[in-house]
Amino acid sequence: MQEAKTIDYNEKQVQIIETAERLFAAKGFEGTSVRDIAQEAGINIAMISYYFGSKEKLIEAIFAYRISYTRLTILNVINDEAMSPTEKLERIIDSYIDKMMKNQCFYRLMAQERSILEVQNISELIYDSKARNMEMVKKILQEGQKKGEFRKNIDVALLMATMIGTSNHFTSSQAFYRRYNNLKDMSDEDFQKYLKKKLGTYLKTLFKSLLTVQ
Amino acid sequence: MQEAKTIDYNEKQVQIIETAERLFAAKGFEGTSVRDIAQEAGINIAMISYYFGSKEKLIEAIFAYRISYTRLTILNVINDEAMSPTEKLERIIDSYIDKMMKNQCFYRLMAQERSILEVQNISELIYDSKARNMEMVKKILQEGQKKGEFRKNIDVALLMATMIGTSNHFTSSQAFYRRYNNLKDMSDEDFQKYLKKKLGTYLKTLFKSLLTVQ
DNA sequence: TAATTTTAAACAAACGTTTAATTAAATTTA
DNA sequence: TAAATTTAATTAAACGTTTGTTTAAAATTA
Repeated sequence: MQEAKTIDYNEKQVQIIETAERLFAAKGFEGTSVRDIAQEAGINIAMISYYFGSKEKLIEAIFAYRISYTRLTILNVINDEAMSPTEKLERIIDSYIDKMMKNQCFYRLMAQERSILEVQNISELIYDSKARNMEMVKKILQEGQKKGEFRKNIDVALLMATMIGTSNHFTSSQAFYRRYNNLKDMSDEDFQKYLKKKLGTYLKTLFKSLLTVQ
Repeated sequence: MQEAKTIDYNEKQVQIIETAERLFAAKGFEGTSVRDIAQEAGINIAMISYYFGSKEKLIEAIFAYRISYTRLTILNVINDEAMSPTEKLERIIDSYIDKMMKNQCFYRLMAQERSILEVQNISELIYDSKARNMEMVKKILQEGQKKGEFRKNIDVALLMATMIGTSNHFTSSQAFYRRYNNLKDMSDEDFQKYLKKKLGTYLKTLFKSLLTVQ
């Protein structure tokens, strides 16, 4: 048995993690049994305890697994002298949307955990990652304000809530959106591309009109 | 036993509904047992089946109960000739935030159901309520565009996603916000007021800068 | 051979629901 | 009004399943 925090998972472990992630996202953590996971992943039930210790530790492993490789991208952007603050923010929006659309299951799972109050271990993981992202966006905002590009009195947490909240809500209710706008003839792939484009353009417009000094 | 759709619930039924709502919000639907609910509400387990038929039908009753009385407010606003489109939108923002802050448990529950894919009966309920709200906001937008007050090419669904998504994310991560901004000395009541004020001001600024024609 | 992985079976605990008996309330009858 | 009857509400106990986890043996790999 391996420690949940270790990020070196073997093939079988990754297979379990990704299957569990998909099922948890679709039916919720408590709504998914370890037997569901075992069957879907084509492994024996005991393997879950064997590799992860428990169902609880499995979901912690999922979060550690996804968060650890979600982190990097912002770091490169922030110190790029050639980019304006506006461009940096646009890059962050793009990369956030990209990650979210590619990992819809995981973001669904995060939204579930966020809405449930009684989760301790995972909250800690999310807190750190969130605080780190927040600090970086804050720096970009301050840089823009210093250059007279952005208006002042902007709450970073609210700005982040807009980016994350709008994106999450929009993708979570994509079934609604598709039905409401009669887009059922579009292929799944095209629809995803359509959502991504639409959301990206919108958020950039939104940020620009909110932040720009008139 | 009464039909779940009926809105005439007696005292005891309301007590069960409100207890269940609170527990579902805190621990999730599958994470809450009927025994939890019975104990917390101070009733016998069998009363849940007796009054609602099943745990599944109980959560449907919660949604019917809350949605039925959440509806009204927008209707009065839309046909008020004395209000400008901008004022109407501001009123909608205020009344949405007010409802959400007063019924945080229910909104938490809605967010949970939204993130879980496999819920049919409830999705239908939400769809109707959502489509209705969307149509009304659409009308206000069109009125504002006609009067030259609002810019064109605004997707109503995305605008709603911003209002709902930002609000939900912000309140869902209020624990984070409190910790991040060192506000733990503030009383719970004051903190809620603070959040409400902050969110309202922000969303109005956001809407105004996005919609206003420059 | 020794260590690791995989298996089927078993575990007790918890689950949602139902039962059948009892109490309380409402209605009807005298 | 009082008693009798019917309906509704409440209870503790039991139901069969399903739950997450463990076991000890078998198979595989090193």
